[in-house]
Amino acid sequence: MSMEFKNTKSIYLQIADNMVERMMDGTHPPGEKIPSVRECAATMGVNPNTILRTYNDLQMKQIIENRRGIGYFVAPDARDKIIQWKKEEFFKNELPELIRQMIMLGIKYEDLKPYFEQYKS
Amino acid sequence: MSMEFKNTKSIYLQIADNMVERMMDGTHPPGEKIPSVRECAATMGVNPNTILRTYNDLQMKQIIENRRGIGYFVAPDARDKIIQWKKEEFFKNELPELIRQMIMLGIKYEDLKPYFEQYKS
Amino acid sequence: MSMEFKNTKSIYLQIADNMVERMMDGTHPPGEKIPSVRECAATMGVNPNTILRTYNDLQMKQIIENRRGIGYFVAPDARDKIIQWKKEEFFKNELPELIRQMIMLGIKYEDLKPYFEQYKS
Amino acid sequence: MSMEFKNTKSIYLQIADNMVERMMDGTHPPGEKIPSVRECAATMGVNPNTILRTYNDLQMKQIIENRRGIGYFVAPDARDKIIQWKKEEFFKNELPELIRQMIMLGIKYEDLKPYFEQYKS
DNA sequence: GTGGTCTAGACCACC
DNA sequence: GTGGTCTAGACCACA
Repeated sequence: MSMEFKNTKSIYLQIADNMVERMMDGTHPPGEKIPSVRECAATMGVNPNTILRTYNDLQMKQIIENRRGIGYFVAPDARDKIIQWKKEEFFKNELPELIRQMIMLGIKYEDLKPYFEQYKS
Repeated sequence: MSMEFKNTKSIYLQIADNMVERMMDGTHPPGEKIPSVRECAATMGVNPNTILRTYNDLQMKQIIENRRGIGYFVAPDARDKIIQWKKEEFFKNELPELIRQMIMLGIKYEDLKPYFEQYKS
Repeated sequence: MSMEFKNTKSIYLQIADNMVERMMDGTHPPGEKIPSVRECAATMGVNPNTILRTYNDLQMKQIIENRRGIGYFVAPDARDKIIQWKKEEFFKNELPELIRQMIMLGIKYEDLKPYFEQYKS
Repeated sequence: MSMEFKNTKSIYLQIADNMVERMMDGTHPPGEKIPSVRECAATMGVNPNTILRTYNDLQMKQIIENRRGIGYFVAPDARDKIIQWKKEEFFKNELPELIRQMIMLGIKYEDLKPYFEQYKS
C-alpha cells in the first residue's frame, strides 16, 4: 500500500504532516521508535532519500531524535513541539489570510458554524 | 516601493491575489484598465515575465481581458467570477483542511470569534 | 579546477566552511549573489545536489538567502551570524576539549605562543 | 549509569577517548586489566560491538593488549604511546586549524589566558 | 540492521 | 537561466 499524494505540496512535506498526525493521535507515542527510513520508504512507496528528507526536517524541528545506527525516535516532548509549531503557524500565517479572504467574499463568522458542528462527533 | 513576498507561495500567484483584492475593494473597477505589464513589474520590483504569468492566469480565469496593443482590462463581470472562483476554493479546499487542523490543535469554533471582531472595523 | 576534500568531514560541510571563509574575507560581501548551484558544482567538481545541501544548510543558519528563480545571496548580516555561530561553537565545544587535552598532554598555555607568532604576518 | 555522547563524533571513538583519559589519570594503570567488553558495554549503555570496536582501535595503537580468554590489559608503555599519538595529532591537525579559526574570529592568543587559569586547580 | 553521503540524471515551477 | 524535488543506486561508517 502506497500513500496518496497531492500535487500541490512536496511529497516529503506531506509525509512529515502524516507522521506528525500519527504522533498526535498516539500511533507513535513519545520516546518510541518510528519506522526506519527504508521501511517507511517501502510502506509509502517512495524513495528512501525522500523519507530521509522528511526525517531530517522533523529532526531539525526537534520533533524526532536520532540514535546513531539504531533509528529515529519520537522526542519526549514531541507533542508540545508540534502544537507550539502548528499553533504559531496557524495564528500567524493561516488565520489572518483566512479572515482577509472571508471578508472579501462576504462570509461571516457565523456562516462557519454548521461546518464545525458537522465535525463535533 | 516593491512588494513583499512570502517564500511559501509563488510570486506570480501572490501578485494575482493582490490584483484580485484591488478589484474587489474598488481600486480597479470592472471595465477599467489595469497597469501595463512593464509598469506593474516596475512597481512590484519583479521581472516582467512574472507579471505576464499573473495576467495570463487571470485572463484564463476570465477576470481580466486583453485588448491587443492597448493593455489589460478588468472584465465587466470580474467580481462575480472572482467570488465564484474563490468561494468554491474556500469551501472545497481550505475550510475542511482548516477544521481538521483546528481539531488537532484543540482550537474551538468559539476561539476564532475575537479574531473576527478585531477586523470588524 | 576542483576543490580538494578531506576524508574526515562530509564534502557539503567542507564546502560550507569554504563559502563562509570567502564571506569573511570579502570575496562574497553581504548582499551579493553567490555562484549558482550548478556553477558552483562545476567549479568544485561535485554534484549539484551536494551544493544544494550546502546552500540549504547555510540558508537555515540565515547566512545566505534565496530569491526565487534568481539565486542565493549573502545575507546582509551574514558576518554577524557567522561570527556568532562560530564563536559559540568555539567557546562551548572546542576550547574546553582543547584545554582538557592539553592538560592531559602536559602542554602549557605558554607553549602555544610560538605557533601564534608564526601567523602574526 | 550510561555515558553521554555527542552526535558529532562516533560513539566508539568517544569511548576510546574516555578510556585513554582514565589511563592517563591513573584509573587504569599500565599492566592492569580493563573492564571486559560486556561489562563495559553494560556500564556505558551501548552495544557490545561498539566496545569491541573501541578495544580493537586501542589495540591497534598498541595502547591495550589482548590475552585470549582472559581479557584486555593496559600496555606497559601505554602512557608513552598515548602521549606520542595525541601530541602528534595535536600539533599536526588540531593546532593549525585552531589558529586559523581564531584569526578568522578575531580571537587573540592572550584571550585564551583566562580559560587556562580557570583549569589550573 | 541503522542512517549518511554522494552521484547521475530527470522533471518541474518559476523568473 | 534559477532552484526544488524525486528517483535509482552505490558506498560508507556505525551499532
